[in-house]
Amino acid sequence: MLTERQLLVLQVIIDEFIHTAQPVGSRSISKKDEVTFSSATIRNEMVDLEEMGLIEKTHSSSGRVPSESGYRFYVDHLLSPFRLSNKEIRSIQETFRDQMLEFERVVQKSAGILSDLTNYTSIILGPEVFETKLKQLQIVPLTAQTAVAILVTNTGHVEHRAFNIPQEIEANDLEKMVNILNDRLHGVPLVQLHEKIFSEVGALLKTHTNNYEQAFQYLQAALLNEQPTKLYVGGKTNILMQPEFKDLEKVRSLYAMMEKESEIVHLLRNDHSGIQVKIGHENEVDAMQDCSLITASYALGDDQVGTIALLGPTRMEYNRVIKLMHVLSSEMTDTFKSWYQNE
Amino acid sequence: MLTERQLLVLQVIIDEFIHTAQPVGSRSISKKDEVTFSSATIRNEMVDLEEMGLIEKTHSSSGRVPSESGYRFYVDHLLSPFRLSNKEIRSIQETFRDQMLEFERVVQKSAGILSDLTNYTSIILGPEVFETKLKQLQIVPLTAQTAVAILVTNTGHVEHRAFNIPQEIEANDLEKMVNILNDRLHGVPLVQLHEKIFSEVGALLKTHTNNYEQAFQYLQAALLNEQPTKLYVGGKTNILMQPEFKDLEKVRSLYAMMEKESEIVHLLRNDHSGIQVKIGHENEVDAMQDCSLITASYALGDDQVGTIALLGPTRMEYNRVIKLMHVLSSEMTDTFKSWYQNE
DNA sequence: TGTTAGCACTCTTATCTGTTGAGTGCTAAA
DNA sequence: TTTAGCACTCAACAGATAAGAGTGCTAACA
Repeated sequence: MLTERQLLVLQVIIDEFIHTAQPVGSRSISKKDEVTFSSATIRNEMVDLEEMGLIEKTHSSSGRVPSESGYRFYVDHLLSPFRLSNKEIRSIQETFRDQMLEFERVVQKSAGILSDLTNYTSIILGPEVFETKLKQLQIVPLTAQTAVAILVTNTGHVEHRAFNIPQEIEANDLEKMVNILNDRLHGVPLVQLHEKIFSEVGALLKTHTNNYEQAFQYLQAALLNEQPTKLYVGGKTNILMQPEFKDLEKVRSLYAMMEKESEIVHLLRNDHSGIQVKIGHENEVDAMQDCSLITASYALGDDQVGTIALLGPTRMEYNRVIKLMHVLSSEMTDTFKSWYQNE
Repeated sequence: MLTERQLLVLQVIIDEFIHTAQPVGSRSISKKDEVTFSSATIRNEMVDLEEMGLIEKTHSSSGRVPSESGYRFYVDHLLSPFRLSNKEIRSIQETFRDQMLEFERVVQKSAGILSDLTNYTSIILGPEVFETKLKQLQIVPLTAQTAVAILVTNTGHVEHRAFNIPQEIEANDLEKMVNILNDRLHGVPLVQLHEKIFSEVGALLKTHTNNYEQAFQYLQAALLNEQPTKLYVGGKTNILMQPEFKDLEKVRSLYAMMEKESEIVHLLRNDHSGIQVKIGHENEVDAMQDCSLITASYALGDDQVGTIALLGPTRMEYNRVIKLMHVLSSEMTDTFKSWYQNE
């Protein structure tokens, strides 16, 4: 168990290191107002803190640096409540003030403001598609041989894909088909679309249209091979500003990791409903061993949940950042809620 | 005027430097097969080349490095025709083999393949919107208060925007309005849309719908404040691999520049129809003084022209890259052409 | 007259050395 | 239990030295 004084020393070390990125010496601690005892006393306490694994030396006569367990302890027990400045609050409110009615817009803006306010890299995950429902399907002919298929969901999301109309199919057939599909599939969650089409609509289509197989195959290719959950990233280059990344090799491997979207998605999915902090090696990925990842979730409608995340060095302004994520995730949730309350 | 031998020496120096990124000494030149004379002779020639400003020393006893004028001369007079490897040709062909019918897809893929094959950063500019024409307008209601407006162009491009339906407007009116707009505006170039609406359609709308002003205002807000030309970037992080950018400060300023989209657009617009090479200071932007920018144009339909560009260090594999850009721009042009030939 | 061998010279790079200063750990006194 | 004091450690910096790559110049050669 830690004494009051040890807690204080640990707190000062971490706070200081977070701001300066330099090892903290006993003397500089003793100069703080809230510290009343001498540097020698602090040195003794530091030996104890080091034995407990909460702080480390970079070399035998250096000041102390928080260890990963140190940060973990800090996040779990020492986090002082943080007040955002008026300016910060205002800039968030302004972002959400103007009417945004598409999911993508909201998320894009949120990622932007989050990375701007923190100088870290923000990543936002769209909700899992489970609950996104089909609103309408539409075919717009472009030329004699080509057309665009457009799919609108209840979240205001628009998916589109141009495709070739095979010679054998008449525009007429296509239109009929779309009418049937719209009639039968309205409100069907996207994930069930595939299955539903085969089980319920297939037979019906077959009887009403010629060349059903082929036309349908094309339509399907056009619309259903959608990418999985989309990723929105903000402030990718902010990482370059952090002194811990003056080593290009680290930057490279981090960027390389961020290219692998599927890995990121897997990494971020936050099933806990609150805010989650993963420090250094708690992230299993190699390239992130010097990073912390903070995730929070937002709600879209009743069941759909997405994740907002922030990637920075382990030396992160945890209290400020956590507060920000809190505010942002609830702003997002509120915005989305307002879309559905009187649907 | 340069002698044959000086040309050879210059060629070898630049070729060598492009591959090793190290200053080239007289001895290493003399060891080349195609060089039959001694290092002392080469030294004499190098003095002359240096006087002409084509090569430079990094310090008083170093090997030589091409100067910007050296590269310029090289590009203008010494470029050996380059044969792409089968592998490269195949990977380009494969990219263009599968049916791609949307402008965005083609461009995205092209940017990807270009940066992958070169390890530089590729930037592709969409065509100026002058000639993109409206194909169809569509409104899909989401809830009682909201709807998505969708605009499809003849290039298969789909623009969409969700908006609030003001209380006073009936769905009925909105539908009528869209019908009128579709009827009257089909085939109108997007840039003229604004003007056309006011001059020709406004009056008509007014007589047929209630609350014309307001409904229209909303629709307009939803669709017409489109972003200008869009930018597609590939291989942004390739820059980190280049030895000339081991200095983080350079990387930062380059990335900072790339964020300013409008500047990039202005920089890239290539009105010359061929391939254009801008070396180092020929690019007026500060952050690009160590970079070369190669631009080529592609055609979309009859008049519309876009630009593909490649950004790398001045020490660039000019012959390979230029060949690649050539192939790619004509692949793109061909692809687009096939959309229009029997429209 | 053009070419080349030879040599002195220059400058970078790496390694080693000594110095400085920040910071620690330990001891002994308060 | 706390603190002052002191010896010790180590990183960072500045010279010093040596090795190596490469040049410019000169004089001899074809």
